[in-house]
Amino acid sequence: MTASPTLTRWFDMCQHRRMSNALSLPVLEPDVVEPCCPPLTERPLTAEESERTAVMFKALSDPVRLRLFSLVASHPGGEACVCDISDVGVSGPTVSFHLKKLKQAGLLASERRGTWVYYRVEPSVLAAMGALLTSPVRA
Amino acid sequence: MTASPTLTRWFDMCQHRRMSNALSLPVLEPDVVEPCCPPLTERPLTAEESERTAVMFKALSDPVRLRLFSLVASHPGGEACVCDISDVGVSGPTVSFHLKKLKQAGLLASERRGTWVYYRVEPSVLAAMGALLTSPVRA
DNA sequence: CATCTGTTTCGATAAACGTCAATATAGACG
DNA sequence: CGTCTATATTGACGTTTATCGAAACAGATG
Repeated sequence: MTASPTLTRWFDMCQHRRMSNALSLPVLEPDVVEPCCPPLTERPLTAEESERTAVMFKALSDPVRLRLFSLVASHPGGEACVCDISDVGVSGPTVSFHLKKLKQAGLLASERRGTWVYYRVEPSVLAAMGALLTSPVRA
Repeated sequence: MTASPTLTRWFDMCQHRRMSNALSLPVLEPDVVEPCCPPLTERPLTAEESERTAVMFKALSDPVRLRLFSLVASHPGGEACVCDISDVGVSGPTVSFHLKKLKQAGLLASERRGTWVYYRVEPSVLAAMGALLTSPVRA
């Protein structure tokens, strides 16, 4: 499978670089990425924004995926091979299925090195989600 | 079902609330989820933690719910009546269904005042979710 | 009381989801 | 080459979800 249409559109809208001038830029700025949407408390999301944002939250809406994600995110070196994290109580194919979902949502990236496949967190997307949930000063 | 000892400890560590005014409420809001948990990048979530956390993310994993939530969260005064936010492209019953889900996840609270029902954001839960997504290892 | 308006619940349905067993692919190693 | 190991895909199956129309409920007002 190639990159999902959803993912591609997300990057188009959220990070205007890449498509236009990614050819010459090696994408080195990880965390100054502009979040795709303002905090949820700032203004109502448009229908389109909510569609896009829901994909990211949905990726973390499953217990197994949440565990896999935290296993990768907290792994020394910032990445983990599938063999390191596949002991979460479901079958191998199911682990693969969930990792694929996380990848399609843009939360993880994968790379094969020899026998093993390594997954690592896409830091900018995580930061963008965190920014969505920043709370106002009241409380 | 009552809170397990583990749950109670989490509850204590993460935020002290709800103990004082819980007695007047019967079991009307039983499935309120205690928000909690360390950043996803800090250490792997346990099975139990991931089950609990997934409920919160699942609440925001639907476009309509995300929109409803941002409509409430960004509404002047910090609350909105259903009539103010029900123009999101789905039927009335569906709006009610989604608001109920958000309430069950602990993200919204509701109160009837006369003819209208008002929903407001549960700020501590929002902050807890934001804390979960703090950026991965800044080295 | 009767009625109107706003909101929720109920019943049904189609779509999406999570899971596994079986199968396929990719690379390592003889 | 053949085989072994590590991941991924496929197909099937049961469960959950989002949605609506109809009906019920709650409160205001006549």
